[in-house]
Amino acid sequence: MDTPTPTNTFDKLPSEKRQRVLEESLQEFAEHGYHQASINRIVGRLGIAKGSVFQYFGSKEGLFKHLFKSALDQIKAPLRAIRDAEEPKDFGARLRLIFSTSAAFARSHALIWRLYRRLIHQEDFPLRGMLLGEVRAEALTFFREVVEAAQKRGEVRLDLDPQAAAFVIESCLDRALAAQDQPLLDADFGLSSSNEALRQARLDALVDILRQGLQTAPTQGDRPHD
Amino acid sequence: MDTPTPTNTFDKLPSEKRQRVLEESLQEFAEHGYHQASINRIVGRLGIAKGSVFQYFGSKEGLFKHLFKSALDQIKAPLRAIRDAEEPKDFGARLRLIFSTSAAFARSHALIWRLYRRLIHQEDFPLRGMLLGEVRAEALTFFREVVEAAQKRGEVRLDLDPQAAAFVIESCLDRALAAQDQPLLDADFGLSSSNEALRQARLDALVDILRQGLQTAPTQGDRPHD
Amino acid sequence: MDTPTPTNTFDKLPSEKRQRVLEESLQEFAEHGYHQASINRIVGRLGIAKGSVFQYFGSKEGLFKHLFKSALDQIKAPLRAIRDAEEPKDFGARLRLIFSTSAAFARSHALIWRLYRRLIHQEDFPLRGMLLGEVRAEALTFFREVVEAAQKRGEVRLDLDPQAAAFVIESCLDRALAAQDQPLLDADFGLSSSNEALRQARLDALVDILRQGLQTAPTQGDRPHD
Amino acid sequence: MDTPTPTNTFDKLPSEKRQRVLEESLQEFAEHGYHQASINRIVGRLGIAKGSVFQYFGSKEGLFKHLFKSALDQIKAPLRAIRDAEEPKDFGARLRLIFSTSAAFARSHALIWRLYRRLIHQEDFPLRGMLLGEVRAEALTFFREVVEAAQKRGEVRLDLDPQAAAFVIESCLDRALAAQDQPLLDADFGLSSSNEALRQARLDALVDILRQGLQTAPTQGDRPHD
DNA sequence: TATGAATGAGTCTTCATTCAT
DNA sequence: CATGAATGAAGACTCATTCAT
Repeated sequence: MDTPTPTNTFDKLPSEKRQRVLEESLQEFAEHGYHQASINRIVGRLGIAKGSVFQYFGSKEGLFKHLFKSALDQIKAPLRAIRDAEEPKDFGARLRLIFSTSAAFARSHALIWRLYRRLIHQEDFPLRGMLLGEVRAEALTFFREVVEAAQKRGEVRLDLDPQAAAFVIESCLDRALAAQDQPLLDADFGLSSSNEALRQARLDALVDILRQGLQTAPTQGDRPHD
Repeated sequence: MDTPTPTNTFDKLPSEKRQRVLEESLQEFAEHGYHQASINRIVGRLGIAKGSVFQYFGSKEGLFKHLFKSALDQIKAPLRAIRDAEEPKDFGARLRLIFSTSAAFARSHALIWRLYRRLIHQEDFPLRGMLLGEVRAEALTFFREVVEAAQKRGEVRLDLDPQAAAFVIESCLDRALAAQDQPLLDADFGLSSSNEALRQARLDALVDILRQGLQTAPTQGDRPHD
Repeated sequence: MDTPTPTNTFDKLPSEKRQRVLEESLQEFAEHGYHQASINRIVGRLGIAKGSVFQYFGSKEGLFKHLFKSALDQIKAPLRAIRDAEEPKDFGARLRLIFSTSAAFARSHALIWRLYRRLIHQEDFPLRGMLLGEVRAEALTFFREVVEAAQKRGEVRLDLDPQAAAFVIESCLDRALAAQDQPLLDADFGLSSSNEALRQARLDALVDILRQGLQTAPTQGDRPHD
Repeated sequence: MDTPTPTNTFDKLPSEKRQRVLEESLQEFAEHGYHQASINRIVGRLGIAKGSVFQYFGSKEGLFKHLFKSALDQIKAPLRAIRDAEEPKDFGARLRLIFSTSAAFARSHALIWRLYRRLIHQEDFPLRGMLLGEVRAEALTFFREVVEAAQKRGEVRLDLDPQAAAFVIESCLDRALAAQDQPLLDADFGLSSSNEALRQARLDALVDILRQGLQTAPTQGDRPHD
């Protein structure tokens, strides 16, 4: 019931079939969420026997777990590439790059992102703690490190709590990615527009606010008047 | 299909019972989402017959709709009170007040907030468009107005797009409220701590970032060229 | 459970209300048949309390029984009028008159006729035996008498079994009335047409066949060659 | 919605089981009509799980459709045999043969016939239009052709509308078959008697009337004037 | 007497899971 | 190892009937 079997049947499948199984499952889980996803529909689209899914993964939960981990694997490399990319000179440019690259990536992997958002915001996924724990720790750590690095270079205020900064950045990015996938959340802001230039401008506007803040001048005298 | 009767059955119930029904339903929908919510469980907890729910609301969807609208009604008054409150002198104080009041309110109405978050982030709620449309328009308008007012008073940069500002503020607040309800999302930041002072400090840190931004000094000539 | 009560509540109602109750019930039973008829819908349309129906009639079955008997009462007078009408000189004219009058009557009382057809052809009506027994006996007797009278006058073959004749006449009339109410049964014959002259012509064609038969000449020599 | 699979589950069952399923279902639908038929009862009698029926047919409607079509298939061959049989010399003999063969057939397939009558006379069957359309068109065409053939041979009056003739013949046959299955409709005429000779005599009496008509001699100048 | 809230058995339907082939 | 038929618990929903008010 836990691990499908020592000798994992699924892994021995021709990789083409393996891929199709995961793709259709991703489609189903992303579209319907965990409980509402139907193995009937998945095997229907795949044209394979229902029993096979259980042979491969033991249970619906097993399928989901495998699927999610495999999706993470697909994502990790590109995301790490973003992280480890040649750092642009300044923090602002870096942030802009992160936002636009993430947005492009989320567009090209819409289903994975949708599934990820479901996992974040829906409490009744199995293994949610385990799966989410890993991912979020990594994401928040990443943003924190970006901020800390910028602090070391003197580009970001030293009195800033890097954790708080990471929290704000991630909130904003996450919502932006959601909005670009869901017009209802976009609410005419423009992130779900099909006009790429407009989307880019909106992302820049968000980054700009994160960088410069909302206020004209600090209230407490902790930044010099110019 | 068969409207229960012109004069709604549920409205005529003793208010004590009415309240219990709504409470248990809210509990169920907040905990499980729409599809996974079980009317069997609801009536089980209530100790009433399953048929009654259908006499009251006609369908699961009817129950959900009624429930959500009634939740909105409960929320609206306090939120409007926040909005229309004696405005603090400056924008920063106002933002801090909004965050802390919202957080307090979301704590005392955790289930409503949980349900609202599901509605926002889960795509398969019935009536989602309708319900969400109403609410989000109001929320975003509110934040935009707050920003615009501050711009008029010269407290917020005039070159700022109020819509973008509202987007950032709402993303951040929404995620903060989620985090305080769900340790997994908090990831040790402190918003889900039971220590009220700590929570307040964290909220202030977020607001501070929104106000002042991340960077030490605005760099002005760094817009991307490619 | 059997008889609603000695002092029948329903009979004491203002006749206007009584009528409405029966009309709406007729509508419902005619449209949906016995089991599929819904007391919910009936009281919904009537705007009265569901309990009232049970106070008046004790049960769904009681309502149906009362309804059907009352429908019969409404029908009987006009049908008897047809029966006892000034007899036209010859049998053919009489038959034509019966067909056309019945058709006109069935058109103006479509619901009753529909209900009657359901009772005839559907086996799962309560009290079917009792209700149907009465009616059909009367109808067949009527046709038999018409035939016998014509035989006495020498207009109809004496070697004819009046019962068989009545059977044929009734089959044909019944189907014609059904066809005029249901295009699917009419199958382009013309009885469900909105053109009255056409309908009349079709009825006449049927009567003509009943009178004269299908064959050009008797095969067995039992009718004179002319 | 989810077609059980391209290759229909039910068709692959051992034919013995397939047969039992169809028999019990036919029994249920014939006895109770579509809406009142209970899948619970069917599976109860079959001793199989409720889910199986839905695996086989997808829905109650699917079961009914399959059942009806399979019943038609059973019927068609023998009925076509009747139609295409070596034609007896004269029209009267042919009609008698059709009536007696149909009656025999309806006796040995009482349930199918009962179901067919329900479909004809009950308006709330799913797919009624489709199913009925097919069957009735064929039946009426058949009778019309029989009449027309007889007209060509000079055995039937040429002034006769073949459609009207087909209508009368079918009305009469349909009612006769109903009567032999339901004593209530027979009303002591004898078609439901267990005495085969009597039944045959009654059928012959009906055919005789169709052939020769009711009247002693055709009256030719009595068309209605008003 | 009229009301209509409460009931609960019954409806069709879905689905993850098992297991003999 | 793949298959897909069988399962049965659970789902939403309907409805005639009862009974306290």
